[in-house]
Amino acid sequence: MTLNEQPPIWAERAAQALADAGYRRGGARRAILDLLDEQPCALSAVEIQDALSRRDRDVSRSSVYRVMEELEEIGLLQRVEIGQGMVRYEPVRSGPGHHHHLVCDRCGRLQPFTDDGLERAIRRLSERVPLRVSEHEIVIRGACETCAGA
Amino acid sequence: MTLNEQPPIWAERAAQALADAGYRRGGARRAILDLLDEQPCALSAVEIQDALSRRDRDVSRSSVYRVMEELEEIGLLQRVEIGQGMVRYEPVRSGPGHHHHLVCDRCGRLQPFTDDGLERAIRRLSERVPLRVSEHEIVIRGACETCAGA
DNA sequence: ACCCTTTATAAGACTCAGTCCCGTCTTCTG
DNA sequence: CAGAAGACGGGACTGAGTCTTATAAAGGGT
Repeated sequence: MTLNEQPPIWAERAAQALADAGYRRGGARRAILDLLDEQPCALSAVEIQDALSRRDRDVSRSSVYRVMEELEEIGLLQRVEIGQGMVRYEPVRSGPGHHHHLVCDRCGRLQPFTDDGLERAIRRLSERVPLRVSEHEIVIRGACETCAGA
Repeated sequence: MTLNEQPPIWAERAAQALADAGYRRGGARRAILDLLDEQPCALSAVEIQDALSRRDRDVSRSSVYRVMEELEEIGLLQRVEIGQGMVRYEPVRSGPGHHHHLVCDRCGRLQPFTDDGLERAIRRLSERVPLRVSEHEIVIRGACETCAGA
C-alpha cells in the first residue's frame, strides 16, 4: 500500500532540480530536503521546523514556508490539505505520483492510495462540468485500523 | 445544476430541529438561520458576521461559531473545506443532500455537483481500504467559466 | 583568491481565523 | 413571576501563516 519504495535519493533529485531551476544552494533548504526524504509520512510546516530544531539544525519559519513553496512549484512536493485547516507536505517520489489520501480522524495519520475506478470517474466528470479543471483532491476520512481497534 | 430549489423554509425547519434538540431560542441564532437560508452560496464564518453587521444585526464571533457547530451537529449545515485553510458553511436542504464541490481557484466561487459514477467508485473503494470510512469529500479545482474567459 | 551582485536565511512584527472565558442578558419552567 | 439554565457579547488569547528587513552566504567574473 505504501508508494515510496524508490531509492532514497529524493533529496538528491530535488536538490538537482532546484539547481536546474536556478536556485542557489543553502543550508536551510538542504536540511529540509534531507528531513523530508527520511520521513515516511507527510509533515506540517511546524512539524518540519520542530523536527529540525530537535536535531540542532534550527531553521526559521520563513525558510520552511519558502522552501515548501519552491518545492511545490517545481512539483517535487505535494501539498495535502487534511481538513480543519491543517496542511501537510510530502515528497513526490515517482514520476507523476498521482494519488490521494486516507486520513484518520483520530490520530491524524495519513495514508496514500490510488484507484483507477475513481480516476476514471473523475476524468469523465471533468468533461461534463462547467469548470476548466486543473486539479482534484480526494480526502477520505474515517478511523484507521489501529484507532478503530478492530 | 443548482440543487436548492426546495421551498425557502430551511430556516424554519432548522429552528424546529434545534428546538427539538433541546436548544432554546435566541436572536443571534435566528438571524444566522435567516441569513443562511437566503444565501445561494456557502459562506464563511467571517462573511456571515459581516453580512449580518451590514444589516444592523451584529452578532459576536462566538455566536457565529457556536451556531455553526450546533447546526453541523444536527446535520442541518455542511462544512465545506475549500482549500488554503478556508472553510465555508452551507445549509443542507434536501434529505441526505450529499454532494461535492467545484471550486474556482481565481474567484473562489463554489458550485455543488453530484455524480453517481464517482459515488460508486468511492463506495467500492471504501470496502477495500484499511480504514473504517466515515465520510469523504471531493473538491475539484479549476477555473470557472467566467474566470476562464472562454 | 577576491570582489560584487544576487539570493538565501533568520528574526521578529504582524495578520487573521478560530478558540476560550466570563459577566450579562434572555428564555423557559415551575 | 421568580430562579435556574442556556444564549449572547466582548475581549483576551492561540497558532498557522505572511511580510519586512537586516545580515549572511553563494556564484560569477576578473
